Amino acid sequence: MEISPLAAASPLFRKIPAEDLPPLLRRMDARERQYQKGELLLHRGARTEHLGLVLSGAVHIVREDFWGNRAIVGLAGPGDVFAETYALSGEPLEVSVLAAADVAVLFLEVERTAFGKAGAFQEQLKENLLSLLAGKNLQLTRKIRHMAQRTTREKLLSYLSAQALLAGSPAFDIPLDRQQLADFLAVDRSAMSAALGKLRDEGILEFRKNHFRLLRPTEQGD
Amino acid sequence: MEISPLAAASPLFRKIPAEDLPPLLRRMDARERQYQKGELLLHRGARTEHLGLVLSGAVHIVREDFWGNRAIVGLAGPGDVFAETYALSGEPLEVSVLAAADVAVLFLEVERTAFGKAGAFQEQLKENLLSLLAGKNLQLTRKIRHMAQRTTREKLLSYLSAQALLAGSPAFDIPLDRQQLADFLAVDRSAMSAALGKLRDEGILEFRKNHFRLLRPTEQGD
DNA sequence: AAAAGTCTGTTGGATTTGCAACGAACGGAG
DNA sequence: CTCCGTTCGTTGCAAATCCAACAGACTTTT
Repeated sequence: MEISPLAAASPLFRKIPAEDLPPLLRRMDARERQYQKGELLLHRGARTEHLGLVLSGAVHIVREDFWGNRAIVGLAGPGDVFAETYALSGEPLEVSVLAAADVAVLFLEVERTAFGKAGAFQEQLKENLLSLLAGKNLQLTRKIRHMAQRTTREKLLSYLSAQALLAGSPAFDIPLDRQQLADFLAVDRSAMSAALGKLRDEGILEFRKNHFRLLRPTEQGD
Repeated sequence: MEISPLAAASPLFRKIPAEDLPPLLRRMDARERQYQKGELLLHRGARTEHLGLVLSGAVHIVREDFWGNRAIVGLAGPGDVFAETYALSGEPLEVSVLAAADVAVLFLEVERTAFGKAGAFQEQLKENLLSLLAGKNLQLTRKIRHMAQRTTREKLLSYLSAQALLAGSPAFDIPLDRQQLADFLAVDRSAMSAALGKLRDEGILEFRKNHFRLLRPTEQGD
C-alpha cells in the first residue's frame, strides 16, 4: 500500500515515525475510497468502525429532515478527520456525510486498534485521538457560539470575525457558498443575503464570491 | 484524602480498581471545592490544567457577551465532567462555568497524568477520557441539532423529545427553569413561553414547572 | 403575616425572519 | 456564440421574532 503524504502528516499520526505507518495502516484496515461531488459517504443510522481521513476535496457533515431542510454540522477538508466520534463510541451515526466536492478519503478502523493490547503505536495513537477530539469539541463549541446569536446579522459577524481570526487577516476565503453558509448558520439564505448586502452598504464588510474582507474590527460583544 | 463514592463511580475512573484510586487522585492533584449558587468556578479567558468533576449540585457552561445575553452551552450534574477539553488542549477557556446550584466539585489535573510515562493507570485513563470526549461530542452535536431548528416551537419539540427519549418515558423532568431553557435553546423566553402554551393548547404537551409529558409521539421530522 | 423576591405566562407593537418567486451574472458544454 | 444549469441578490407578504412591561403564583425572608 502506498501512503499518501497527507495521511502521514495528519494529526492522527503525529509523532508516529513514517516507517511504522505501513503496519499500522494495515492493522487499521485502511481503505481508500473516491466519491463524486454530492455522493453520500455515510448515512445517518449506520454504524461505522472506521473514521474517515480526507485526502483531497472536502466533505460536509449534515443533518437533514425529510422535508429537505439541511443543516451543516461540520466541515472536513484535506487532512481533517470525520466520524471519529461514532467510530469510537459505537453509536449509530446521527448525521450523514456527503461529498462537498470530488473527494478521496481513507477509512481507518480505530477502536480495536487504539484500545488493543498495548503496542508500539497504541499509546501515541490514543493521545493523538484525544487531541483530535478536544479540537473537535472546540469547533463545535464555536459553532454553537455563532448559532446562539439572535439575528442573522449577528450570526454572520460572529462567523466571519472568527474566520478572519483564523486566517490571521481581515481578508479571507470561506469554503462555503451562500446556501451552504446559510445551512451552516441555520438561517434563511435570502435573509442572509440581505444581511450581507446591508453590512456591505454600511461599510463593515466587502465580499465577492467566497472572498470576504472585514473593514472594521467589529468589536464583537464577547 | 477520603474519596467520594460518586467520584469513584465516575466514567473517568471506569475499570480502575478502587484501591488504585488514592494514589491516582494524589497524582492528579485532586482538590475539592465548594461553591454557592451563582458563583463563578472558571471564567472565560483563564487557562486550567484541571478538569472538574461534579460531586453534588450542578454547573452551567455559559457564554455571555457583556450586554448580559447569556447562552448556556452545556450542563454538568453529579458525576459529570466539565472543562476537560480545555484542560487537555491547553487553550484558554472560551466559556465560563458557574454554579447552577450549591455545588461541590473535584478538580483534577489531567494532561500530565494521562500523557505521562506509561504507568498502571495511564492507559485506562486515556481510554476513559476518549469515551468522555466522544460522549461530549455527541452532546454538542445534539444541541446543535436543537438549535438548528428554525422556529422556537421546533426547537422546543426537538429538545423535549430528546429528553423523553433520554428518560425512556414520555414524562420527565428537565434540569432547567424557563429562562435557562431559553438560554440553552437560544430563543426569547417570552416567545418560548408562548410556544409552550400553544403546544399545551394543541394537546401535544403537558407541563407543570419542570415536569413535562409529551402526549403524542411528535413525529419529529428527522 | 407581611414584605420582598423570583418565576412564569401574557400582551402589544416594532422588527426580523421565512418563503416563494424572479432576474441578472457567471461558467461550462455543445 | 448560444444554451443551460447554477449561484446570488432582490422583492413582497405572511408569519414569527424581539423587547419591554406587567400581573399572578409561589418562595423566602423579616
